[in-house]
Amino acid sequence: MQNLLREYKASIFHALAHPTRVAIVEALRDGEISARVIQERLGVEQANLSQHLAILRSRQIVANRKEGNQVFYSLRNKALVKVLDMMRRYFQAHLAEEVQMLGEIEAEDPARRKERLD
Amino acid sequence: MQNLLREYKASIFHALAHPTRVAIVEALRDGEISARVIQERLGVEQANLSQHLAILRSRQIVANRKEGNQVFYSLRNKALVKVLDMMRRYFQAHLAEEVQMLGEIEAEDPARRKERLD
DNA sequence: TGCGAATATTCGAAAAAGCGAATATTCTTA
DNA sequence: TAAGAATATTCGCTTTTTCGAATATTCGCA
Repeated sequence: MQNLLREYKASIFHALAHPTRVAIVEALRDGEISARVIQERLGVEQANLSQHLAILRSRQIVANRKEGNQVFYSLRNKALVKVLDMMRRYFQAHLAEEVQMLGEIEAEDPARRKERLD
Repeated sequence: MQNLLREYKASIFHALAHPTRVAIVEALRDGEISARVIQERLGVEQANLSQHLAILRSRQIVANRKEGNQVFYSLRNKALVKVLDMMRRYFQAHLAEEVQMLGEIEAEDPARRKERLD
């Protein structure tokens, strides 16, 4: 059972372990949108987006609602948003550190940097 | 640039997207321990553990400190522990939902169920 | 110095993930 | 009912991941 839980956690991470899927989840942050809109926003192939959506669906990360011709996607669980928020802080902390290590930071507008991390 | 950030996020998720690596992070939650102890605790092959540790190292998720013959690993950021704890609750919620959907719940001792999920 | 313990790396094979092209399905509307 | 839009699925193919076996490295100690 301990194992089952770990496999579950890993499977959620796995579902998020692709830039396109990260982008999808971020696109859904502010509410549901149609697959078409997601596709346009991300600029990926239709089939490819559909495949990624299928993965997120299979992990129960997104819900889909059919309306006529279109399918609207949304995040299924607010807890996940909290997880993502927590990870966002993690990313900020580490990115700052790593970027600094690479010496690439050099007097950037802090407001813009923050925005980039959202 | 937005893309670069998404790739970074995905790479962190990816690093955590394996049950063994989740188990490693959990094993480190109370402080540093040696690779040997991790291996014993998880019951995996030595080479395999070392490979997983290399992945966590490369993503800067763990730090390692050499002391004589041994190497002690630790979490670079405790926030991950919170993330994992949150995911446990997330898991419980989903499991509860699914179990309920299957109608398999039927008066189980709540204390035992909670324990099983820890 | 040389042996043994702890850890890391390399290698080859098997499994899984990712992609675009083609095709299928489901609606809407003419 | 046929055309067309939106979405999903299937199919090969390539790339990546994962594993254990074998090997290398590093350190402490007899």
